Amino acid sequence: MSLAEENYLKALYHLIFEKEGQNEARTSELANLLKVRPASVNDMLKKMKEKSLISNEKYGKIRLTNNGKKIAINIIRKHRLWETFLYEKLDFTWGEVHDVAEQLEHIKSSKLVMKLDKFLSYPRFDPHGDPIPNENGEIVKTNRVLLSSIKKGSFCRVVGVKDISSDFLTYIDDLNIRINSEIILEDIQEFDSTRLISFNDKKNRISKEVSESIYVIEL
Amino acid sequence: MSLAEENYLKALYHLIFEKEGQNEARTSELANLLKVRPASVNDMLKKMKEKSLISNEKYGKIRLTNNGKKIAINIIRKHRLWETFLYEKLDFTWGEVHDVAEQLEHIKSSKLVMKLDKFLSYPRFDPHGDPIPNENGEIVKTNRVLLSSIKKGSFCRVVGVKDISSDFLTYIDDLNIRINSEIILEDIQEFDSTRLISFNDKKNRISKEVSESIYVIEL
DNA sequence: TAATAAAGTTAGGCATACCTAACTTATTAA
DNA sequence: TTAATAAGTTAGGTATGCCTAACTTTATTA
Repeated sequence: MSLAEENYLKALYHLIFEKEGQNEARTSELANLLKVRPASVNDMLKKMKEKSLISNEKYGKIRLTNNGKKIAINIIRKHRLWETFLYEKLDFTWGEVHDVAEQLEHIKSSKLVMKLDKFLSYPRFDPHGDPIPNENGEIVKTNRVLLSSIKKGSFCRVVGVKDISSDFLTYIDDLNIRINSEIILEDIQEFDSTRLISFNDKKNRISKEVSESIYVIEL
Repeated sequence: MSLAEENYLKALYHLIFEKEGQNEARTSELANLLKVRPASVNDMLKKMKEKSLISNEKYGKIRLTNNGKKIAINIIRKHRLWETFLYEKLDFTWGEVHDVAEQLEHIKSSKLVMKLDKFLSYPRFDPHGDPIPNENGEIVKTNRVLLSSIKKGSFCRVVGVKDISSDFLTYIDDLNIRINSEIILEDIQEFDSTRLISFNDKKNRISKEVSESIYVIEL
């Protein structure tokens, strides 16, 4: 399995299984996500189809086979374990872990994954609150929702973020919003959907966009 | 810097600076070490020369430039830090660490190297007793010698191994020989140079070959 | 429904890093 | 000192994974 193929599998997994209202992917979406041209995607899809990693028909939508899905989940498992390692053990910030984990996820050694998992005490979520698949590829389902969907007056706990870009994470870090922050949604502005939130006895105003990138569970 | 180039640089460093009685490398040696054909080595050397990583003349010997050497040492630093991590933190055996470190050494993140070094408390030797270059590429010089060069009756401490193959390491592991084992060289057989050694009140016989793969310092 | 726009495909090319086969230079041995 | 062997080089080829440009199919909308 080449590095490129692994990246295609991972991208396909994200598009197919982690985007609501969608359970297949398209050539152009993949091209976008992987920052390559649609023609390149086509080349690769042909190879992956021959290896039975995906299924698709000409001009049609792309699906992962069971085998392709299994491999994708394993890469995501490695990615999230490494992120946890970088964050928990090496004191990386949550904005820094992703790019390095993008490299580390491709290291081939099942013993390494096993040992790393143990070393980290079998973590179930990565630093962004995303679930870490277990050895069998099983992923815990959470009832997390976006902060933007929460009603005025609700009390909730931050359990993850949707946007893992360094920019976004630094921004909400500055607002002191972390995993496990407990927030009261005080008010929602009528005209621009700005949220007034309070936690630790401090009040803050966050935009609609920010509230759409933070996962919470209601308490 | 591509993965292949990094491997060439590392191989060149080992040939040029870690083989006694030699301070340059040859095409065929490189081909041997990297398990590729001499023609392939030639292709790559051409590219590396253009990048001023090496210097060589047609049909001549190969040297590393200062820049090439610096990069090679950095890769070796990463390799040995990762080996130490795998051994100390993840409970890999010393025979298992090398192959995984061969992959990990190519991860590109200076912050990662820095943090890893700190996490491991700035180790100076890897699990095989090889020195870990510091951030500036400086390598501690030790006065270690091969066990085969030690005189009968001497008392010495194992500080490293020359052969890091899993086979060899498993073999001497079974003999309970470890880094820091303290050994008395009781006797050397005349006709086959077999060594009779004792440590922890146990006596063992080891071949000339084994004694040529173990580094010690005399006490 | 026909025209236009968007999405997807194909053909042909490029760089990397390998290869084999043929050839050249250097080394060794007769 | 020449002949044989070993080492190194060159030319031409391959697979991977990208690319552009031209073309085809599908989707949109006038």
